[in-house]
Amino acid sequence: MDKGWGLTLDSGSVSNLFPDKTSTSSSTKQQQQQRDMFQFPVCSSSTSKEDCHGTSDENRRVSVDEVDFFSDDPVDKKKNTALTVVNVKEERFHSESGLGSGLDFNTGLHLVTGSEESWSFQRAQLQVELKRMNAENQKLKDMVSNVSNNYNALQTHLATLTQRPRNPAADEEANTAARQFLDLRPSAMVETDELFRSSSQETTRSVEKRTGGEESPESNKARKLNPTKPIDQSSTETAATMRKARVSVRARSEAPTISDGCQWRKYGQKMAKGNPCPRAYYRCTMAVGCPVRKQVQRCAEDRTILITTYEGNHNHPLPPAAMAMASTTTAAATMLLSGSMPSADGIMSPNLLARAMFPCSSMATISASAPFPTVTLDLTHSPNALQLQRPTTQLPQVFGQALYNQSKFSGLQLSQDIVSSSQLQQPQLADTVSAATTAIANDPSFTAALAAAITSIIGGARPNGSSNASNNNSNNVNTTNSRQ
DNA sequence: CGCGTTTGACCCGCGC
DNA sequence: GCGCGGGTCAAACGCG
Repeated sequence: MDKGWGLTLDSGSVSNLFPDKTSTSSSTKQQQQQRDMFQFPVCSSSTSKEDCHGTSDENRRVSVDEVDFFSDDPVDKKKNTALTVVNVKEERFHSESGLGSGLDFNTGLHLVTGSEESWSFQRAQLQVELKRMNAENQKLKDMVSNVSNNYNALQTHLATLTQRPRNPAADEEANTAARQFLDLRPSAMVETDELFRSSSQETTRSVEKRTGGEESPESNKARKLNPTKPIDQSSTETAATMRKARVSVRARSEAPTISDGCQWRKYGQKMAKGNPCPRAYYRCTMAVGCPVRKQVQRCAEDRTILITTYEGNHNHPLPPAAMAMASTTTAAATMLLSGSMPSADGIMSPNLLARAMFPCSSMATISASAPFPTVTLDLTHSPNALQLQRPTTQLPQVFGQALYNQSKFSGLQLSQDIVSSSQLQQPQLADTVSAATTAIANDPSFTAALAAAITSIIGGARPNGSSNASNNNSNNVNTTNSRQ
């Protein structure tokens, strides 16, 4: 009889590993003892045959100290039994029976075969599983490393921005291309809620009119007639360098507008040059004085595509539904601004940041050619996902949640958390999954879209693309020019 | 009657 | 300076 190495699982662990087989309330004491003494060979490739077969009368008892599973599914647990056991404690013990033992992975029951064939089978099985697990671990390490690098780059960049005093003179030396993205007041770096406010007198009037108390039409008219008079600090900035940041979302929709959770009021409509479809102008009405506006227009080339361009920052909290969309635009705008910031390392490429924040990178692009720096999120190529016959089209909320679940407000507003204190947090996988779960639960028709979205965020490093066959094609690079 | 939409007029920036 | 195009205003209108 062989006196080989054995693996003994604690009863508790066994119960966890095979709840469907071993964890019964009516288990007898004998069964308990059996579970306590699960044994099977655990010879590794580094273990000599002599050790395996035991030249001494010693067996090695290996108890499971900690078991960590990726899944709560008992089936998955069973699959990963030998793979996810970590911190295995080993101890020598003397075999009393001298019988070899085996663990049947199919049944989870203790095998007392003592046969060489049984042990060899178990060895081979374990080795295969071990190799698979190592490969999987390597993938996960790569993913974590990738995400960590992106996060560190962003954090470093933000730290540089917040520590570096804003100097108008220095700004003058900045790259002119980067200037197109600048929408900051030289001395007001921390006033992040102002980041996206337009310096144009027109917008300033609108903001002031709505937020700074009542203003008579007469005074407004007088102001219009006297455009050279500075309205406020922002209007003193040179118009050439102060641009309004925008986030454009392209999505397929039969509806006249997408449902982004906010309340809007239409205040104008115009025919834009080069597009037979009119452009509609909306203003946020969720709070008095909210300066956020959006433009909605169908794509001239493909009228099933609805282009929604957001501009401004909300001055009020938003419901979760609005938060999601707003978070997306905020993340995109963050990308825009971060990319524009001169740093110790020079100008950081906006599209590099786009790739950092959108791991799959193909869904977000930044245009520097437009008068307004514009981030475009193209969601039009997700297969069948967004071509919905619905009264309104909702966007995959996981984009925003995953990218910017820290935002307290939304729209294009950047919370001070994100800019001034370098607290841009790494997207939490749990949040992403949670958001996806919620969205799927609310609307099963979005399963495909959300799957693609989630995969694009958390599965960018997946080499075989097994679960996201369409993902890489679901979002296209688009360079937009907000002026048509 | 209140609210939202429509629509023509107006303002402004930009290019020529 | 002029014209063009984008953007906004506000009176008129429609709807519940």
